[in-house]
Amino acid sequence: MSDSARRPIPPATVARLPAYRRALMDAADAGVRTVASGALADAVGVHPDQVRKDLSHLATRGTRGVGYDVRALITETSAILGLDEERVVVLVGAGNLGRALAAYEGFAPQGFRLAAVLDVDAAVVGTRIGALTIAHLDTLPTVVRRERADVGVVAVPGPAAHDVVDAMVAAGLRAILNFAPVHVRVPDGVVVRRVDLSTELQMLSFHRTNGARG
Amino acid sequence: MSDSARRPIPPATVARLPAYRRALMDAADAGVRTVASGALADAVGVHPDQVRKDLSHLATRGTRGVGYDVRALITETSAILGLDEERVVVLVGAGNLGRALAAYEGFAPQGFRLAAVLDVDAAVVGTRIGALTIAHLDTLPTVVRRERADVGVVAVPGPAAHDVVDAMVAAGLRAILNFAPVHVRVPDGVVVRRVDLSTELQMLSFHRTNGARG
DNA sequence: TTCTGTGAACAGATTCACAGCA
DNA sequence: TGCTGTGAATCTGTTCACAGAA
Repeated sequence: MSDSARRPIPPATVARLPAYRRALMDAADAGVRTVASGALADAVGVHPDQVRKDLSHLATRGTRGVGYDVRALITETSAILGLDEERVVVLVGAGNLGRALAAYEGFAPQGFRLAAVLDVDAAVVGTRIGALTIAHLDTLPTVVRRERADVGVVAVPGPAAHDVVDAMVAAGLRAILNFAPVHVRVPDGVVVRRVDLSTELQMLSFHRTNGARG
Repeated sequence: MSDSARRPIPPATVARLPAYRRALMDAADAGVRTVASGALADAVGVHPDQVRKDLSHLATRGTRGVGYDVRALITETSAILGLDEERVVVLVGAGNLGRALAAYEGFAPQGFRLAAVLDVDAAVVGTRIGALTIAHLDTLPTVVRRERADVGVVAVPGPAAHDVVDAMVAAGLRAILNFAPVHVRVPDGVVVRRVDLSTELQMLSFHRTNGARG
């Protein structure tokens, strides 16, 4: 079905697709039917050239003098990002961060469903977190199979992270979002993205001392 | 004082410095005095060539056949990242995410001090969050001046984010970490980094459908 | 006339290859 | 011999410039 089976899309473009998609959905909500590269560029914070180059990797073509069809772009970007069907997320770690992530309202609107929250701490296993009951990490393989989970999210302290990632890989997860401040080694075919607050703050701190002129 | 006033360090290298620094601190904790590019590369997940190229931008030189002095590298990377003196952080938004960030244990060890948490919601202003009392967003300029704040963290819903960023810029903050899923426009000299859970999940979703071979 | 689509030029980052010191 | 330091080659991504359809 998907005619997104084209030439490979450059990673830099893929990284911008979610932002385009969000801007497009905002435009659609506002009743806009057609959008020019300049308008998209403004919304996302890049140059219009960049937008056109990025969109040239898609099947949807714009019309000269007019722009791109908003609905068509939403449909295609959603398909490319695999969001035309529901994505199932399993979260490990029910500490402060884990709880905040579990309460995050941004999952559902983008097509993600949080199916389970797991932890190893006997004190929290069995307690509820929103609509979910926290289960033990040992049940991960069962949960992944039962829910047909796609993505694992790691919100445990650094020292525990690699074991959790290994367990996720063993359970069959092939896409992992790691909030722990450690690099994890995974087999080919598994992709890990790391989000680290401390790294971000340090990069900002660098710009604070350098960057400025005085 | 700082002899880090060398040629500009490439952004890609700056982005890796926090990871090197963390690995170096781990090594120092383990009693290691000297580290080779290969060992650092393993810890951080890059090629040894990359490590040497990155470290060649620093003043610290390695010794051939041996490696780099761990303490010297920690000192210099800390100075470059501006972590040789305390960095003061102000957080706006005391919802789920804001609370999780406020409780984050990783601030202090890296030299960051959370000085204040602000919100606009009268229901939370005045309540405590850890050792801090939540203040109203209107007090931002006062707080920034009093605490000599360096970095602002935005943990409010998307629609409110741009106003908060504008207020931060007006209050004199020049480095902002934005967790809201919107692009914000800021004047020259102000740097904004965006961290968005939804974008990360969508990129993983992409790899889940593509990337794999079957 | 406006805005797309794309080849060409350019810039930045990574990887390679190897010379040279401990 | 082991590991650093760096120029050269390669690769990736961005910006420019412009031809061409609506």
